[in-house]
Amino acid sequence: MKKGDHLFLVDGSGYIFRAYHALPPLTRKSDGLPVGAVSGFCNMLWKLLREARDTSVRDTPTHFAVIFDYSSTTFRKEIYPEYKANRSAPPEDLIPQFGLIRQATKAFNLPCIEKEGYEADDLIATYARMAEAVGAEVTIISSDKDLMQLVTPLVSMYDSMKDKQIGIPEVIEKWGVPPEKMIDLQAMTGDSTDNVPGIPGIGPKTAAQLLEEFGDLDTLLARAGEIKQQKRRENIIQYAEQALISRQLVTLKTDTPIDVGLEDFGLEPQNGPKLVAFLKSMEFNALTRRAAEATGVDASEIEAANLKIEAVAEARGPDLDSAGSDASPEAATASSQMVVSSKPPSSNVSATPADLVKARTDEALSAKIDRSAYTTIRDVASLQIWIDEAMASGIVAFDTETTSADPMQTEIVGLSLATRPGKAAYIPINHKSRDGDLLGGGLLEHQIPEAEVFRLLKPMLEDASVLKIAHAMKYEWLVMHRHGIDLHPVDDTMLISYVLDAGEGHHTMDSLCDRWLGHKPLAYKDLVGSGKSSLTFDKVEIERATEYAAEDADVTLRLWRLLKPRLVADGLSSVYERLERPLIPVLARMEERGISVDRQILSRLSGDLAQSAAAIEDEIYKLAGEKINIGSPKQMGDILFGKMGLPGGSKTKTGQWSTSAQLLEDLAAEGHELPRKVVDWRQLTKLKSTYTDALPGYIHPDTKRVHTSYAMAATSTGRLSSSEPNLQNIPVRTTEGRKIRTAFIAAPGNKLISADYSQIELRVLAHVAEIPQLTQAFADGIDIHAMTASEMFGVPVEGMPSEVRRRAKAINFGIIYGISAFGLANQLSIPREEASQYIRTYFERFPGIKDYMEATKAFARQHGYVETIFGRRAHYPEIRSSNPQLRAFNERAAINAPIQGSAADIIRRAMVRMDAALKDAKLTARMLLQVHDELVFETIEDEVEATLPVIREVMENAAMPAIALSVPLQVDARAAHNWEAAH
DNA sequence: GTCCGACCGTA
DNA sequence: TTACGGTCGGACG
Repeated sequence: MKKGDHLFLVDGSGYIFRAYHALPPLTRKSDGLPVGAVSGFCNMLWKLLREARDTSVRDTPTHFAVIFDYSSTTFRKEIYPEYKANRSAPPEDLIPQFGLIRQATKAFNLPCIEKEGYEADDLIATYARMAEAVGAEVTIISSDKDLMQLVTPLVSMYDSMKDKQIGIPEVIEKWGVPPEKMIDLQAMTGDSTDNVPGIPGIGPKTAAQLLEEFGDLDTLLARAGEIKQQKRRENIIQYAEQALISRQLVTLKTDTPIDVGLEDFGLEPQNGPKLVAFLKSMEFNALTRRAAEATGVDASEIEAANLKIEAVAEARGPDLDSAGSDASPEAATASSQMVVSSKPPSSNVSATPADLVKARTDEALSAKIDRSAYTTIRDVASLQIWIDEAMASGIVAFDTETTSADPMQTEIVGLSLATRPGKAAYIPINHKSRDGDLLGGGLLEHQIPEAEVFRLLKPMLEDASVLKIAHAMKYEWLVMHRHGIDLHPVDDTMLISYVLDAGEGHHTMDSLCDRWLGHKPLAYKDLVGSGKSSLTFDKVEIERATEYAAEDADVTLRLWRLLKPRLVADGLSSVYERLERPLIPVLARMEERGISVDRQILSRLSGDLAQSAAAIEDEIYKLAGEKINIGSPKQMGDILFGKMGLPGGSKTKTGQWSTSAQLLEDLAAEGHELPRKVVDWRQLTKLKSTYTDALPGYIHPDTKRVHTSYAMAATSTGRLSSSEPNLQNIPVRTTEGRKIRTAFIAAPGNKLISADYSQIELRVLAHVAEIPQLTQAFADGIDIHAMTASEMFGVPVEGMPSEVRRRAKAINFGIIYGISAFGLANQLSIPREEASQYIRTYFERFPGIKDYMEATKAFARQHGYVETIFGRRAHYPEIRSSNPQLRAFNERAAINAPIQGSAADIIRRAMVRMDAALKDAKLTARMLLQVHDELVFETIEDEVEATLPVIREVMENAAMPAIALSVPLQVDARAAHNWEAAH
């Protein structure tokens, strides 16, 4: 090697862990072997080497090596036995990848370097200094701060994941000190992930400031007495020795004995067949193709390499010898080789996702939760230690404690973090004393100021390499967004559970904790009480709050470790990653925007309704002959069917007379006056109490808009639900009801756009059941209910009586709902035999429907769940019940779920894509509401015409490219000043 | 104060 | 005949 050469040193071990956490989990298709980190690693090497051939890129390597940790026992353990003693075993689905990445390195024809007793960092330091000594340039492919001490004018670092060069200025910018002072800085701050002690209370900021003032650690220790802050001075004096040990630990060895010299790192040409064989064995299809093209080999002629998984110890995380496993140092460091396709013999090394899930399930149940082990963070330095640990580990579970369940109204009281199972802390921020004056208690002491907490947390919360985990992340996201934080990337244990187990009970943290961890966490109610005497969380004692809040973060992290691998094992990763996780920020922003509701219109309507209802009330009292509570079905039933002796139809299951609208309508049709009045009265009072009177109470005091809350994990089918207020059941069917919608208005200068799918569920049915007449009718754009009627009854579409079409329409809906003769008879008010005959006729005309329904039932019976076209599952654990009614109910639901659920998935896909599509088109339209098959937007008037086609385009193509539907999707979109007119 | 059933608004 | 959430009355404590 000589001056002008350029050596690339890849921190292979560092890369593995970072890639594992930062990249989406990926498994080999054929057998589920986890290969996410291998994939990231190969792509990175490919990119680095491709640029090496590209002469237009300046910084190209002439020499190249990939460096790995060898084992966990290094010379540092002799200096300080506790070094890295806090490391837990690596994730099980990472273990097989250690060996694979080494094989990948060899497949790329690159030197693969490791040395017993030394860490990769020491080898990198040694090689970097050697190359520098002969005047060559060095690029270290890593973002590890431990390597930053090596940076010089000739040595720089490159963060391949963020595509960021790290030179001297970047080090100074990030740490406040030049590279040569990094060792002293690390010696002072310590490193919680490696268990390097440092000096308590000294974080990077303080350390940089002290180094600025005193020059170096030795001088600082010598002149520590000059430090003004008492606590800091005491700590530095008391822990001086510890700082010196820490310095030894963090100082990289530049004289590591080496077996391979720089001259052997010269970049060799690719061995095309060898590389392609490896990539093929990993089933990295895109990269295989690229590699074959670039090296000029025919991939189809090359057989996939016959891979073996070597058990390899990695000092970075896997402390295999202390993990209590049977992986002895010998087994770990030598090459106890296992063929991938066979089960690993009596080993806890998980080769398949199922093994991993099994291991994690056992782990979750056996590990006990100890609330007394949690920490309360009351000062900036301690907080920084936790943040550093989160940054280093790349994973953190968190939970906010707030004053309200409504993220739009709430104040943050505190925040908890968990970095490892059992390791969690609570940061009290706004706890108040309970016995305050009338204004409420004052802020308690020893809490870090809110602004400071957010300032410190923000970089971590927004760091692309740190995964933030919460239970019900949308709430956290929204609270954080309102504090100016763009939380990402995220995982949500509630949504993971929902994807895995929709239909198997609720997905609250308490129920999951009980189910999976066999543990009952502290109940919120026990802290704050209930009812009138309940407190807001800011009045909870900090000690109690710590136990509760930290436990939530701890439990969230434990649940994540258990549930996340199940996504891979069950083949549900894409449902989670495409339909659930990306919807979190989309829905959060919709909730945050809210919609404008006109108070005056509602108030006027309320008055009108009150008047009309009062008039009807008087007439009802007259007809009934006494004053009763009309709103009481019990009292109304007694009057109608007891006192007045009308023919009562059915009784409810509690033995009361049924007074359903349907039944009263039937009585009215027979000429009875009172039932008609009751039906009218009910409609008016329903509109008044549920809508005109309740909605104004939801207008936000600051935004003056109404902010609903969408539940992402509430339904068994994949639909959303809306509450507080429910904006998915605003009246539309009756003239009176529709007036409510006129109160939903666009902001001044804006319009509302309503875009809804036409007959989406019937279209989905036509697709999944493959019904030629239906697909043809949708392709031709003809009236689907009329076509159905025509097929069934032999009546031509032209001049069809409306009653005939109405019946066909009811049957079509009935099919989607898992039709029964009883239900159809009820709906159409016809005898059950007649309904039965309709259904028989329908199935004769559309035999594919019958086949589809039978096949769906059989699938559900066999598997206990059904699937949408995108693979979302809905579970029906009671479908094999011996109770015929219960079983039949589950069968109908199972028939409905793939149809309703596929439609729900389609609109979810549209929503996930919508913001980017509008942005690309440079439009300002914003999504406000979702009503199952409808999206409501708000946009400035001038952009309406340009916006409509963009919305339609996204919605109509939402199934693509995952699914090419056999029917077109049709979207009707209109703009107006209010929702009624736009719909 | 809390729970449940009846009823009814939406897709 | 599918999927939801809100309001009310009434019974329970």
